[in-house]
Amino acid sequence: MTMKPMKAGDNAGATDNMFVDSGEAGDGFLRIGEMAKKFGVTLRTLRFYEDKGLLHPHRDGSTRLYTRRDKARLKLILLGRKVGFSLRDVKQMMDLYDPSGTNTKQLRLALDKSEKQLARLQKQRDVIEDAINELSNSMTLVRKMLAERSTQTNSAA
Amino acid sequence: MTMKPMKAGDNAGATDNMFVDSGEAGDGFLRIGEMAKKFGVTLRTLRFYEDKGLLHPHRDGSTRLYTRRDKARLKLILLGRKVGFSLRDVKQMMDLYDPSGTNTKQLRLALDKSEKQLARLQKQRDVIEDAINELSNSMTLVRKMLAERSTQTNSAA
DNA sequence: TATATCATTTACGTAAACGTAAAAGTGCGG
DNA sequence: CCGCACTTTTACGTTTACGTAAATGATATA
Repeated sequence: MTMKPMKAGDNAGATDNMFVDSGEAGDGFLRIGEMAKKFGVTLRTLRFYEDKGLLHPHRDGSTRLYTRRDKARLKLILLGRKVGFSLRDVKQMMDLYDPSGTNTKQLRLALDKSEKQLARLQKQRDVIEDAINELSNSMTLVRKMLAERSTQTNSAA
Repeated sequence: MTMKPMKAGDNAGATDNMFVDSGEAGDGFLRIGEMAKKFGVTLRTLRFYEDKGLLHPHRDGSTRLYTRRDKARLKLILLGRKVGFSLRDVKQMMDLYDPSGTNTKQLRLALDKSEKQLARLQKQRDVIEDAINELSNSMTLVRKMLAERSTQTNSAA
């Protein structure tokens, strides 16, 4: 018993910050089902991420074993997706991670991509606000039209 | 002079309002290329909309001729898409249009769908704002990390 | 051993709105 | 008659992030 068995109960909180991996290994190997539950994703998702080269769990025979590093990586992936990065982007950034260096290049790339993504998000927000406004206008108009109809003819069901 | 001939120069401005079709026919038949240019869509798009039952241009032999009604419909389609309706939704609403009635049902459906869509849009906006915030935070952190690295080691290119 | 649960791989399906050839017909100016 | 611009139809391709079988293997428990 070098470590506590890790009862599998800590949530995938957004405590950690993006692009920040801790490195180092512990024990708490998780199997795919536990991993999925822990992070609220499906098994399919985990296999898919692996297939795309975003995760590299160990293997016990054919069974996947997820380590502490994998958890960190998955956390990053999910955060990345939350802010709108594609998996390709996430991978590109993660692939630059080097536990032995300062990761300056990785950070620069991340920052660069982030700036662009931020711009995209802001544009999206504007578009949506536009849509909200136009839709609201239309709704007001439709309500008026309906009001006319109900005063003129009958008071339908 | 009941109406001005409408010289075919009016842009696809957002002047008209959603769900409001004028009906009635004029002259200015447009061919697909002109129609496309006028509304800033591709030929493929127009054919696609037709294929989906959203447009029903006349035909001169095999050549499509778009009338005033088609223009109105296209305007609605584009507005619908702008506010985030699917083409299926748009079609469903348009299919209820009856030039001879009060269109109460159409308006009710439109209003109903609009309310739901408005809710979706607002949710989306919130999600995006969230993303913007988290991304901004990460960026700040990364900038700090980069700053440390540049003060400690070299002043890279 | 039988059953149940979890796991594996392979691979096609999904959604939306078109893009993009491919191959051919139509009409007009020169 | 030529060539060019415009149009037609058909039909597969694109994108992203998985969903959803299907068939089989491994482990654990009763």
